[in-house]
Amino acid sequence: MNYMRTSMENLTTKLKNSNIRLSHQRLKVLEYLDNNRIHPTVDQIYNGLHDEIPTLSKTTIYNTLNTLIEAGLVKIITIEDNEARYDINTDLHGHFKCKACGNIYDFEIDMDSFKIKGLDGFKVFTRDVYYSGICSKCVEDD
Amino acid sequence: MNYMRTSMENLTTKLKNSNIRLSHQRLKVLEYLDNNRIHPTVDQIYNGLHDEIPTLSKTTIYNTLNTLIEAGLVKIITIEDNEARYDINTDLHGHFKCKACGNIYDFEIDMDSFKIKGLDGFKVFTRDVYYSGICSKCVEDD
DNA sequence: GTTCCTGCAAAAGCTTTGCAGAAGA
DNA sequence: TCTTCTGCAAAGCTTTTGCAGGAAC
Repeated sequence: MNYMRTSMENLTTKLKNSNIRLSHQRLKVLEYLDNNRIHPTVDQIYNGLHDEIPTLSKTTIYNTLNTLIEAGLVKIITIEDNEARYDINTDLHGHFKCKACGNIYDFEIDMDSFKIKGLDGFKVFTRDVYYSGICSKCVEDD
Repeated sequence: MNYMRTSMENLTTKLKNSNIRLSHQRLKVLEYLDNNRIHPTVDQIYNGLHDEIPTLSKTTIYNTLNTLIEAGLVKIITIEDNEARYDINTDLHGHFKCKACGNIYDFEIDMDSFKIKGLDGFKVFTRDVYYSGICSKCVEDD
C-alpha cells in the first residue's frame, strides 16, 4: 500500500488543527508513526525514540496515543495478543498478521460493498477486517 | 442468528472426538459456552459457574479454553479492550460490539465474496470482521 | 499566570506459570 | 498405575492512575 511521508510542518499543523497542544514528545511520537508504517506497539515506539529522547516515558507514549486516537489522527489495532498496535493510516483498509514473523500488513478491501444481515437498527461507527496466516516472505523462507 | 443447543451427551462426544480427556470442569465450561451465546469473558464464565462449582478456579477456565481453542471447538475474540472473549460458534460470521452496553452480537457476512488486493502469495488461515457502534436496543433507550 | 503535559512510582487488570495433590483412563 | 488435570499462589505483562515538577500558551 502506498503512502506519503508527511513533513514536520504538516505534522505540526495536524496537531494544531486538532487543538492538541504542541510538545516535543507528541511531535516525535507522531513522526515515528509516520516514518514507521509497521503498526508499532508501544514498546517499539519507546525503543525507537529512546536514543533520541532518553527521558521519554511509556506513560507519555500512552497518553499521547490516546490523545491522537481521540482526535482521530491515529487508529488502534487490537489483533490477537494482548498488545495494542497503532496505525497512522486512518483510511479504511484490512490488516493481515503473519503468525511467523509477527508483522502486520495492510491490504485493500472495499468494506462499503459488504452485504451483511442482522444489524438492522444498529449504528455502526467502526469497521475492522483482520486476517492472519503466513505472509509471502515467510512462505518463501520455508 | 440461530443456533441449536447441544445435548450433554453431544458435548461429551465433542470432547472425546477431539481426544480431550473428560472432566467435570471441562464439560461445564463447554456447556456454559453452549447455553450462553454471549461471547463471554473468563470472568463471566467464572461467575456463571461459581454457584454450581464453588471450587472452580480461573486457571482451570483459562486452561480449558486454551485446550478447546487448540482443538478448534472454540474461537477467541479479541475485539477492543484487553479482555478476551470466547465463542462456541465457529462458523464464519461477523461480530458487532456495542459501545454502550458492551454486548457482542453476531451478524451474517459472506467473507468468501470479499474482493481484496495486496495479499498475493499470502496464506490466509483466519478471517475476522469486527464492527462497533450502538446496538438497536441502546439506540432506542436514548 | 494559568492551564495542561511529562514522567516517576505505584496500582490495576488480564493471563500464564510452577507445583503438589487429585482425578481420569 | 500412569498420565493428565485442578487450583492455589506467585509472577509476568500491558495499561492506567496519582501526583509533583515543568513546559506550553
